Amino acid sequence: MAGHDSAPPPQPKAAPRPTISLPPRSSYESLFRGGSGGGGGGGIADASPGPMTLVSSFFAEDPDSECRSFSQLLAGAMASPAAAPARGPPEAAEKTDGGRGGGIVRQTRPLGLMVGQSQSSFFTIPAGLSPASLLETPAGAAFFSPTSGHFGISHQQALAQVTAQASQAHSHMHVQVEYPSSATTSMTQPMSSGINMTLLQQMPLQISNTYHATSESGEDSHCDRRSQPIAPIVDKPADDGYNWRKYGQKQVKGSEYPRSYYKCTHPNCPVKKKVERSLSGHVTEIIYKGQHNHQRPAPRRGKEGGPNDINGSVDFPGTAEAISQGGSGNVNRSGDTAAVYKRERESGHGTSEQLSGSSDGEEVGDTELGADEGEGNEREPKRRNMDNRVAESTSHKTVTEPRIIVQTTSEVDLLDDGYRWRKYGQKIVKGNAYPRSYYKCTSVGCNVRKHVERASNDPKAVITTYEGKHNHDVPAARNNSHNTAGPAVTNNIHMRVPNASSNNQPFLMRPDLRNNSQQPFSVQLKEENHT
DNA sequence: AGCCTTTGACCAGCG
DNA sequence: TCGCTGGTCAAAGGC
Repeated sequence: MAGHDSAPPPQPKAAPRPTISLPPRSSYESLFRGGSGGGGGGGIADASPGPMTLVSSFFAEDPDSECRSFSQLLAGAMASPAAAPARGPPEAAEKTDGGRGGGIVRQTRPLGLMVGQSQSSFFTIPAGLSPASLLETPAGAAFFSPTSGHFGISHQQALAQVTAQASQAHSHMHVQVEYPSSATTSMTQPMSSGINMTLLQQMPLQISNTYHATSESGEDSHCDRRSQPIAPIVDKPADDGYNWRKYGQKQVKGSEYPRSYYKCTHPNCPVKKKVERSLSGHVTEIIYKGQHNHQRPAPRRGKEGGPNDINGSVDFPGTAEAISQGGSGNVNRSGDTAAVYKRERESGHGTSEQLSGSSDGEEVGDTELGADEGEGNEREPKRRNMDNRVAESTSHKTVTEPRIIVQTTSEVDLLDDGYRWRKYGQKIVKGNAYPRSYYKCTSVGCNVRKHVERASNDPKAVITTYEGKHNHDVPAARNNSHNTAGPAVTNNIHMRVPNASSNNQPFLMRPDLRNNSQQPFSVQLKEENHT
């Protein structure tokens, strides 16, 4: 009876809301559960050559065989017949204008998984465009080539996806960031974004661990997920340093996930976040909306330590700050910012993720602020290498130069992600002065490969692409304390995505989806020298 | 006492 | 116009 007849209408819905492009559960399932016998759902039989096989076949064998960029190779993999089936029809990607979203790309299939689970790449990179070059390429073409046609996702989106995944080959968390599209218009305002994966490694282990206890393997986890006798794991999706009050929960159609609504408890703070969970209690997605107009509350002492404590905190979405608020102190409320942090831990590996600017959330904001503050809607686009902000959408008004900055603070070297790698190839890619290097996991029987590429315009930026999933645990730590939660730790991801010229293209980040058995390839962008 | 969660109902946008 | 759906409200209860 809590009807609120008398309740004043909530804050006027400003601008087009960011649309959450969450593929129907079925899609996920078909992919993730598809596993063996996946049957019609497009699932991939385990027996079939894995995505790795396909992709690898294009470049791993002989990286020098031909002058192709990694991207091309990937594209080639996608084009392979084997990949086709899983890829689904072009319309798999549709644009959800939705009227609400204002042109947000919806992928009816989890792109990320397309690669891993279904043997097809989840994105198409224009031929000749290497991952690195992607970073430097105006993402003008908002959508990938129709010819290769797959998903209507922009470079940024693709990159974002990849990047998010990048955080770790075994990350089960999905990072998704959507910027509200500019319903109104032309993008004159810069949009910067960044994703700090600092906490990827620090993710709420309690969750993952718990799950781990009941799920032996990633392969099985996704299949048995529902039956897992897992008690709700956490009451809060994560501690991002802010205080939230839940004000609603709802079962969203098309998803078995109950969605919870939270508001920042800070007086007058408009930030809200939506959290979706699986029935088992797993947080599957977190969407931030709005920007905090206040400083992050003092770190809560006790179990988690400071919000940005690189070494130990588990501030999951410090992201809120990073993304939605773009940093403390930024009071730009001209528009909404929505960020979605999607996290998957279905396979049992815990992951943590933080989309926060840098090792220091506050600093993040400040840094960004320096560039964006007072910009109103007409700041001249500017690129900043070390933009710490995770994801900042200047608003629904205008966005000129979307930037995705993914950065973590771990000092671990990319190659030292806990696994052992053997370099088996290196190649100079056209357009990139730096060689690309190929690594292979040295573990017997493990086909995981890693490809490291540097952005030509920024040697500091490194893109690491993982393919496949390790079929073994992280080798005994050699001295690495960063990988307790899982492999492929993403460190210092730093990615910039130039403007999507076109458009009102919202920034969408959708890393792989339900991870699990097969890890799709992932890309890491690392800022090696960030001091 | 204060804060947060739960939960049923209401409201608004959209097709 | 109507139904659907997502988002929000606010009372009640718990901690």
